[in-house]
Amino acid sequence: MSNLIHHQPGEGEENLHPDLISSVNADMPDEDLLYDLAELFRIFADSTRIKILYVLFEAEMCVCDIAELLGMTQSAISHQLRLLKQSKLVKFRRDGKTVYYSLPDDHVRTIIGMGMEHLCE
Amino acid sequence: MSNLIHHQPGEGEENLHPDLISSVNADMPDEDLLYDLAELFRIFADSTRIKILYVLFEAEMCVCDIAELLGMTQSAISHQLRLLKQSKLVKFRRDGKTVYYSLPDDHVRTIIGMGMEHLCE
DNA sequence: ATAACATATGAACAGTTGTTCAAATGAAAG
DNA sequence: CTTTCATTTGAACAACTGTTCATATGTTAT
Repeated sequence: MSNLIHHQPGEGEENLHPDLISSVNADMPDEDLLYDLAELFRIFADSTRIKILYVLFEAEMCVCDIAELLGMTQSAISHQLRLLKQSKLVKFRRDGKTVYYSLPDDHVRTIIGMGMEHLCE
Repeated sequence: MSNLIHHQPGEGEENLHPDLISSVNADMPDEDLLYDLAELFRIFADSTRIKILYVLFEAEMCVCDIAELLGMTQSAISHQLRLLKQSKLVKFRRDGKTVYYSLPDDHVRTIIGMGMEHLCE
């Protein structure tokens, strides 16, 4: 059912129902938050980054290992890890020359799982 | 703890642990599915589309209403609704000249909720 | 038929993105 | 110190994305 008083028979040009406008404006997050949310999903919107996350599901791993597993250059992986790092989707620790990356919590797994669920139904 | 036999003291250049390579390859979805997953997240990776989805949280709505609520042209909204439609994130019905869009299930709400949860913690 | 309205679509444009290449940084060992 | 290895970074480039504008499609009413 629509809450609109729009496009009903016998009526000319109408505006939206005022209550609906209020509801939408009340529930719509701030512009900045919406932008950040889009930016977060943009991180998941690349199959290379998703592959990196899938690899990290298995174990903590260093940059050159990820590169080797995915058959890509270490530079490309490092660039993508930077984005993942900035969005706090991976954490890292340094051990000598090597930097180990891993998943900070189960958030990533849950979000990717949601996406898979939508795709596979 | 790392499952790697890589970079251990006294060893030269090493490869990844074979068991780990097997695990990664076994759990990594097919290339096509990973691409589709990235494509799905790409749909959420734009604040205009997120706004449209938020508006549809409130009620079924036609294109010109969404355009008016968001202060954007009807053409821009229609282009974005096409992408949302293709990804089955919105459904629609025609009633005379008007096309009403709505959310098919709670999937969208859940996915956006997951994103918000990650942002706001 | 024509007119009016809602929506959809195609081309074009500026802005953004992912990879490559080359070079820089950081850390351990000789 | 210099060398070596792992990683990071910046510039450049092709590929892609979102909006605008103009136009087309589809529906209803006259």
